[in-house]
Amino acid sequence: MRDQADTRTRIQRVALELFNEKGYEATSLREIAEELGVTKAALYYHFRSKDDIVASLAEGRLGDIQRILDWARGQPQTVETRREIVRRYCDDLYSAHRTAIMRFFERNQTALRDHPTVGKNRELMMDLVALLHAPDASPVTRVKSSLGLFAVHAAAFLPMSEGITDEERKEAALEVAFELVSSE
Amino acid sequence: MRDQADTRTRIQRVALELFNEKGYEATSLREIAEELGVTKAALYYHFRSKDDIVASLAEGRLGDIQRILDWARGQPQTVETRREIVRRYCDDLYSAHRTAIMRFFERNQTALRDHPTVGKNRELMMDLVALLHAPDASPVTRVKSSLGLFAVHAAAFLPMSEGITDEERKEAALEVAFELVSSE
DNA sequence: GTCTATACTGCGATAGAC
DNA sequence: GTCTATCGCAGTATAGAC
Repeated sequence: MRDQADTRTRIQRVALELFNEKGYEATSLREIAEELGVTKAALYYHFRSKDDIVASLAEGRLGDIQRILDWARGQPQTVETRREIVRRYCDDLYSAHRTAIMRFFERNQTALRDHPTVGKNRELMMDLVALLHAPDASPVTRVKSSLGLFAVHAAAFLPMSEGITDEERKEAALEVAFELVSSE
Repeated sequence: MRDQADTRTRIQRVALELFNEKGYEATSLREIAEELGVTKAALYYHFRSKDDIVASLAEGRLGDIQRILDWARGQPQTVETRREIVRRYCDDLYSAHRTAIMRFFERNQTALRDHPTVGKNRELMMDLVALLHAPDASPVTRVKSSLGLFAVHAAAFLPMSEGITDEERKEAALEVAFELVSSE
């Protein structure tokens, strides 16, 4: 039991690392197995396919968004609630264990196009965006509030030349996002 | 001559279409050839490799950014100049023939990770971002101005549930971006 | 739970005829 | 300029021993 959980976790960790390093399609199961010092066949004991590894990686992330949705739906639709949505989304994003998985989805959208978890993710994101503006908001306001959420998203992966800390990125992103979701 | 140019162009068009539809790695030269009604070998007459097709696609896009850079470097570093940079960037992005190629680079970052044109693109983008804020700007201001350029970018590919027109996206993105590059 | 061995498929790329 | 034919390799996945 213990061994199984450990090996499964190790596979996930190494797979994610390699997916981010070289891209999803470009990473073969042979490479993952080699890095772990096992054989390809061993991977197939823990996961039914390469896609199944992705699905397992996505679980936590989907749970994050769902949790925010569940909370938000019990709140009044105010500017304060919208800001709190953004804050929670941002905190999830910058939590140590989510950054890598987020980058993976961010950078491999097309490769994962037909993967069921990606559709689910997209769906949840759109639900979340819908909560960031008044139901009768103008198109421009709707786009703006979407950009608020994506600013948080983007800031985490922005290529920046000089030494800017994660804290500074986060601060700037939140400032921008708060502004963008605050129109009445 | 005429035939050669035409076939080359047709290959580029079909390749880009399929790359966007299924992802770069997942699109084989066989599929591209089939779609065109020729064989794989024929492609190799026009392009030395799969990577070479990508390089040919990137040219116009790199030219766009370089053109903005060249112009901006002859201008005073004012807020007005920064806004004009954003405006030009936005116009390029929304021009009919660039949307597909932009989406391609946007969605296949990891797969194209080691491709030389991507490094070049990244480099030009960072040069452009550097022109969007004062040289002595604070880290938060630097992140914000980056987000301005990114907003224009993101708005073009934002998944939106309801019917929002390209014009509305563009308008909202420009409004946001202008605000973000306007701090003194 | 992990191994060896292997089946099968499709890839990018090349050689050489026409 | 496009073809047929083929090379060498790597991919995912499975069967069955231990």
